[in-house]
Amino acid sequence: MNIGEASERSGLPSKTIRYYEDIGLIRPERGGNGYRDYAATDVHKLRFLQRSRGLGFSVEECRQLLALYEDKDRASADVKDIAQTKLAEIDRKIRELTELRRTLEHLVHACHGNDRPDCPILEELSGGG
Amino acid sequence: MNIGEASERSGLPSKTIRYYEDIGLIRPERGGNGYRDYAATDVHKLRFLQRSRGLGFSVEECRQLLALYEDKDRASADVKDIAQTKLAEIDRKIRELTELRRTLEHLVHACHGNDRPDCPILEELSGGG
DNA sequence: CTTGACCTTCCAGTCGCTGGAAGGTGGATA
DNA sequence: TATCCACCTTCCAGCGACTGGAAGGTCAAG
Repeated sequence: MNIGEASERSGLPSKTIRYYEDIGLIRPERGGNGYRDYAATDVHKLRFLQRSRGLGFSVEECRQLLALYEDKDRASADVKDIAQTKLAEIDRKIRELTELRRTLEHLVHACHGNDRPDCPILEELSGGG
Repeated sequence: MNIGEASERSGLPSKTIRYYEDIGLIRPERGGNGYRDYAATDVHKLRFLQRSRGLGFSVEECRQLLALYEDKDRASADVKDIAQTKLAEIDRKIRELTELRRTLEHLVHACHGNDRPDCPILEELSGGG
């Protein structure tokens, strides 16, 4: 399929898909007309990239995650190593986000939301507490 | 005080502080030698920026918050709006991360790196969820 | 008076896109 | 067959939010 359909199916803009090809993440076939020709597996990878990027993994990390199922010659131990490292990272991200959430929620609840100028959000942010 | 001390006290790198000046966030005095001269209130604002950036506010949002902070006449509902939008974003990220964690853990347990031509895990990673 | 830590500006590079120009291709329609 | 228009191609520039480094000015201490 052409890049437009791959874009629709993966949820990634065509621009981004071409960029991912530039940096060597996905290499689709080319038709006789020079158009990129995406297979179903390519779309799977694009969808995966879309999701993991949206979750804050860097492109380099996504490259590793992709390698989990792309590189079939890898030893089981290596695969598990990478995956488990990523798992630990995910756990850390969740912890940090949860803490951030708690702080922010506290601030939102403490803020009057009316016209009073002594907004606790600003006070907390400025370090005064 | 010089930029180095302002950096230490605010927790922001000097480079970042100069950048914030470039984009018009903080405008310190200048000494006769051309050095930036930060007052206590400047450091206060820098700390404010450091904390709100750390909480995930974009620089533009920080600019708004700073404006609200400087102009006490504005309604704190504006601040609450920004914070609540951010809160929803954080919630979404946490949900998606949790989901990815589950998926990846499944991959770790199921994948032994031997040969996975078109295994269902790939389907789940790219299409699932 | 030299050393070295600080400060200045400016220019380039990073990451991960995103927009736009300039031009080729493909299928439907007049 | 010509035209249209949406789609595709490449390339180049710019964004946000820094970060690094060069080239040079300033200042206190030895």
